[in-house]
Parts: sequence; C-alpha cells; structure tokens
Amino acid sequence: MAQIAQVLVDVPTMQTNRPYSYQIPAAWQSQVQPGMRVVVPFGRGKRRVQGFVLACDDVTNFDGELKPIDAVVDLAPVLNTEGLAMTKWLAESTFSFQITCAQTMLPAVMRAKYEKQLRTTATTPDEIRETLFGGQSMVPFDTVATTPAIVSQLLRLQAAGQVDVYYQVKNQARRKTQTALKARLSIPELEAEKANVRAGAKQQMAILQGLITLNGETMVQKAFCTRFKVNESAIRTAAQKGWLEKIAVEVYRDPYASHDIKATKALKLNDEQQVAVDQITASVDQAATTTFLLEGVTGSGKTEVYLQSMAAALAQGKTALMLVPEISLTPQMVQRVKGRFGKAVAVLHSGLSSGEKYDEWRRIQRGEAQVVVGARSAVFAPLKNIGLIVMDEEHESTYKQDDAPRYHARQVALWRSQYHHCPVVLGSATPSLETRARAEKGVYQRLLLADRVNRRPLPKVSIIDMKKEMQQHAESNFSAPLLVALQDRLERHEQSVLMLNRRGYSSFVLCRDCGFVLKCPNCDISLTLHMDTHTMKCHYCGHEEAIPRTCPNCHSRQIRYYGTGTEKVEEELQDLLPDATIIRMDNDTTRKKGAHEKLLAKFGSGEADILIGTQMIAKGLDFPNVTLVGVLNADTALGLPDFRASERTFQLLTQVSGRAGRAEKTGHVYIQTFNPDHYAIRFAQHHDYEGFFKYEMQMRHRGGYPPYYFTVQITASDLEEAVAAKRMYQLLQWLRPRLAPSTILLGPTPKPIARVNRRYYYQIVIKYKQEPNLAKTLTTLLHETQAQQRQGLQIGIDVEPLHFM
DNA sequence: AGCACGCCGACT
DNA sequence: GTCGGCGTGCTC
Repeated sequence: MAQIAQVLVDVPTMQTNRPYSYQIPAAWQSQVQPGMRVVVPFGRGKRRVQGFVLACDDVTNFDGELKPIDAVVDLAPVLNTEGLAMTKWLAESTFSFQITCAQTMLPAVMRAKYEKQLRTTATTPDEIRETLFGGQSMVPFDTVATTPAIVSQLLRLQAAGQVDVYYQVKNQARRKTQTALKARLSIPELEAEKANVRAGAKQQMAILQGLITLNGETMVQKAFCTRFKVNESAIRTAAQKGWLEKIAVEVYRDPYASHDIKATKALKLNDEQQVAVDQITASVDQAATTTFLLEGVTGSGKTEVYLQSMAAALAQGKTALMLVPEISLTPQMVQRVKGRFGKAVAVLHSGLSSGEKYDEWRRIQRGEAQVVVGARSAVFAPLKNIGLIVMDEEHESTYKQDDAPRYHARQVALWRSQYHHCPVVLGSATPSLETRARAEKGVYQRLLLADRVNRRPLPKVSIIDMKKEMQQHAESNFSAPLLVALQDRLERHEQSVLMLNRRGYSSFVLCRDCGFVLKCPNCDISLTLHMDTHTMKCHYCGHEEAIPRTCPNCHSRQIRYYGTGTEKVEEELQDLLPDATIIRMDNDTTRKKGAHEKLLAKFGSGEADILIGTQMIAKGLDFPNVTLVGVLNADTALGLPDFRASERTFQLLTQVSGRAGRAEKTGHVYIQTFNPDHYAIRFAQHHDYEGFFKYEMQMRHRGGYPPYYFTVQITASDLEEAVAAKRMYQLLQWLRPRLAPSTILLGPTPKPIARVNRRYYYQIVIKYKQEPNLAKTLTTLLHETQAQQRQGLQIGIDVEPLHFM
C-alpha cells in the first residue's frame, strides 16, 4: 500500500516544474491513484493548491518531513497512464510546465479556482467580528484587505490567532442533475396501497400503477409524468404518502439535443475513394502506425473516406478521433458524423458551454462515446483503444496553439498513433509543405483523390488586375468585371459569395491634412474602426476609445476612414446594387453564440443574394446555388514578413474557389489583386497544387526555410525596449557556441509588431537541420532566465512556429 | 504564484 | 529603536 504520492503542483514556474512528495493519510491509501487530482498544502504559509498525483510510492528522496495530502478531488483518475505519459512528453517537446500541459488536456472547468478567505477564530474580538467580518464567519481576503494598513492589522491579528487565513480550492465542475422517481415500497405493498386510494383519485392510482410498472427501476420525473399522465402535484402527494422517493440523477448536457439529426448511410465510393478506404482500413486492421496524406480537391469526397475508415475502426471494437479546424466544425459537419455514428459521437469545440464540454469529455472518458469530433484540443480526448485518427484540413494554422503549451495537434496525433498503434489520416486539398514533402520522401503514404465526386469541373478562375482597374475607374472595392458578374447572378437568381481578406488589413482613421493615424496607446498598431459599437478598437490588446471628430494632432476636421472593413464593403455594394439582399459575416456579426449558424442557414435558404465575409466563409460552407465567388483583395497577406505568406495565400484562394459551383451549375471565381503575376495567385488560378508545391519548395530551399530546415523561435519581451533588445543580444552570444556550426541564428530583430500591450518584443529564430543538443540547451536557457522573469523580462520558446510576427 | 525572511530608510 | 519598503529564495 503506497504511502507517498508524487504530486505535480499547480504552480506554473520553472522552479516548481517537478513532482513534490506528500504523505497519503492511511484512510486514503487504498484510494489514491496516479492521475487523480488532490489538494495539498504548499509553501510555508497556509497556502493550498490543487495537484496531480503522478505516482504512488513507498519511498522519497526528499529528506524533510512530508506534509499530508489535504483532500482527494477525484474518485477515479482523470489522466490515465497515456495521459500522464502525454503530459510529460508535451511539456518536454514544447518547453512548457508539466502542470500547464496537464490542465490543457482536461476541460477548463476541471482547473481549480483559488480563493483566499479570512475566517474568525474562537478568540476573534467582537469588535473585529463587526468591523471586518460584518457578522460573517468567513469573508474573501481581498474584499477586506483593501489598504496596507488593514493588511498589517490582519497580520498582527493572525499572529495572535485572532483571525485565520484559509485557502479555498474550488472545483468549478458542476454536474447537472434531474429529479427522478423510485418506489419506496415493494410491488405487493404498492398493490395493497391501491385499496386505500379514494375513489376518483385517478392520478394517485396511475402513480401506483406506474411504480409497479417500473419494477424497482428509477425514472426521470418528467418522463414519468408524461408516460403515466400525472402531474407534479400528484407526485408530491404520493411522495408524502411514502410511496416513492425523489432522487437526483446525473444527466449529461447535450449540446445537440435540440438538433434533429437524420441518420445517413455510407455513400457509394468512386474508384479513388475506394482505394483510399481500402488502404486505410488495412492499416487499421493491422494496427499499423502508418501516416496517410489524403490529398483531394474540394468536393472530391474526403469526408466520406474519413467516415468509412472510421467505421472500420469501430467495427474492430476500437474508437476513432476526428479533428477538424474550429471554423469548419459547422452544424452540417457535425450532423454528418452524428448522422453516421449516432450516439457514439462526442463533439468538442469552442462553441459549447464549459458544462457541455465537461459532459462530453466525461462521456468519452467513461467509454460511452467511441467517436470524437473536435477542434485542436480534442486531440487530447481520453479515448481508449484508438483505431484511427483523422485530421481534416491538416494545413490549417488553428491546429497550432498560440500560447503555452505551444503544441501542434498534428504532433500530438502522431504521438498518440504510436501509443495506440493506429494509423493517422491527414487530409487536405492544399497540404502544408511540410506534410506534402514528407509524403514525397515516403515518410507518409500519399493517397490522391484527383476527381471531384460526380466529375464536376472545377470553377473557372479570372484574375483581375486592380492596378489597371484603379487607373480606369474611380477608387472602388469592386472591379468592373466583378460588378457585371454580380449583376448577372442577381438577374439569374443565383447566389454570390464575396471574401474580404482581413489578414494584415483593417480600416483605420487617417487625417487628410497632416497624415495622422490613430494608434493604440499600448501597442504599435493602428486602431480599427468598428461601426457597430461606434468605437476604435485595438485588435491586439482590446483597447477601445471613441471615434475622433477632429484630428487629435492638428485639429483638422478632414479626418476620414481608410482601408476596407466588411462593413464598408457592404455599404458600398449596397449602393452599387440597391436591389441585392446582402448578409455580412465577420467577427462582429458572429460573436453571439449560434449567430454563425443562423446567418449561414439564412443564406442557405436563399434569403439573401450575396454573402460578404472574412476568411471564415472560405471553409465548410456548401451551397448549391452559389455560382460566383469573388475575392476582393487577394494579396493583403502576401506583403507580410513571413515566409509562409505565399502558402497561406494559395491555400486561402484555393479553398474559397471551392465554394463556387458545387452542384449542377458551373462556378466562376474572380480574384482581385494588385499582384496578378504572383505565383501563388497564378497557381491558384489553375487549381495547380502540384505546381505550387514544386515552385514553393524551390523558394524554401533557396531561403533555407522549412521543410528544409527546422525552426525554433525565441521571444523576449519587456516593458523597456532596451532591456528586451540587450537581453536578446546576450542570448545570441550564449546560444552560438552551444549549437552546431551549421545551425543558423537569425536576429535578434524586433517583431514586426514590436509593441503589444505595452511590451516590446524581440525575437531570435534558430534554423537547423540536426541539433541533438537543442532540447538540453533550451531547457538550460529557461532555467537560467527564470531569475530575470522577476524583473519583468519574459522569455518564450516556440518550436516550429507558424507565425513569424 | 505567493509567502517569509532579510536588509535598508522614514517615522513614533 | 520599530514599521514597512522591496529584493531573494523556497515551496514536499
């Protein structure tokens, strides 16, 4: 029987990033297991924190006196053996704290909330009870300790034992319950009771008969009332008579309870799809850790391949995990999977409430769901015995988490594939260069779906040179050919989709007299105009201020809006086409829960002619009546200082083009650009992924970028620009001799947006081919910089970053 | 992170 | 002389 627990405490620092030994009180020794959460005292004061039991032992190498565990939070481990191993691996490979990783893998509600409380003791003077406690026996520390004088008074009182400090570790997870009924009497007793029922008391009689029918089972009260046609007050009477008892039973919050989901059957596959399914299924059957790249243009039926391959895993008694980008986790997508696998499906995405996420997670953990569909963090879903992992749109950058732990879901999927001995399918119409290159080398097995289902031709793509357009016409967001095409669709009662590329683009306020641009006081970035709230907002720190009427610099009234926001485009288009009904979809109109879904449904039902939106409309929507797609500004992202700019532009254009003409009608795509000859745009025009891949690989080779090199980004930020810069130069000197001569160090450079939230950012990029000492060097770096963390200098490490800005 | 300990300047 | 400012080290 283990007496000592190795506990990972909830204190995310470098110094505490290791297990601490605690004594397990005798009463709990048979109960405590690795993977459970516990509450432990930590530090010299009375601080209590949550922790994860990593291991149970009889020995410890700590030679002080062990403190005992305070409380056990879970009845069963929340992290199983795999989860614990994954925590360790994730922490090491992303240079993050283990505790942060453990928490990332679990639903947010399982993270403890801490409240420092002040409690009265037996010797608390009455006067203090009145003044500080207001008659209460416990008050939150912060509401009382408002001034330094009170704090020191409290310290004195505490030393004298007249008040007590108490750390409350709160579990936020709440289980939803429903009232259920259970008979208290045996069936013969219930039968006997029938004789005592007054004539005409129909409901009482019905209740007795109902309880007999239940035969000792419990039933949810609501269901009981409906089934036996009784009302709640009759139940109350019956309970008073002692016939039945009301008990609370746990119910799952079902995010899709209100959705009417129709069962779908497996579709007939074409030859290419069949080959793909056969290959994947063979790997599933053999429990091979093959990674497939399923490459197929939009409309080539990748989803059907996923679904049938997953069905093969289920047929083996195994489970299946399907990852999709957040944005394409549309109701249509969920319905398709739920329609195929029914109740076996659990869904995890940001649109769910925290309670719903918790409940879906527990269904998975208890083995009640065998199929999981979800966004990035669903890759940690506690499925056992995984038979197949699918990652749709594998090139999407939302699979990479932007803050610690900076993991890529693809890496986690591959790790789990090794653990479970199962294949992984990476699907995309435009695979990331890294993935496609691995398929080229034979590391991944490539499966190609070249044909669109039903042999539908790809849409015609026209490129419009906006430089010429600007010379010929007045300044407008709409070129003449696009406008003509829009007009034409209106007349034919067909629908159009317009995309405004928002990346690196926004509407700002500029003074025409002095050129002043309103900037965020905290960040080096222009404020964006938001007409819905009538404010100027900073997209980085959230700073908000009123729209100026006169120029803050020269007091001129010639202050005007510049740039292109979706609102402004919508306005302009409405002027140009007064008869058109337009729906706008952007961050502002879709912020409310379910708004996204509603707007799409509205457009899908034909209530509008034109849908204007940002990147979010590029994926997942599939409306047969859309025959025109316009990209208003294809190249705003091309100018960004990031070597992936071309790749992103190509992917986005290809993806949005796929929205046109998915049914009987052929589609047409118009791409407006100032760089009509750029290769990313040219290859997108011809739907030529292979051409783009080959060309871009040459560019990457020449520049020494991934996939030819691995990259690590080190960022330092400080309130003082000079401190961040100086520290980075020192860091460069420190790193150079520790790394291989062939390794390239870039920087330090100020980040393209050098100041965010009052902090200045500098970065160093490490490019390497082989660097066996890298992990050790970076870990040392983190340990050595922890002292400076106190002084406000923050160091961050991002392995294989996706954004270099 | 959060706390105690420890060492310096401004007060009773 | 003491109170309280912040810099430093430790938490099983």
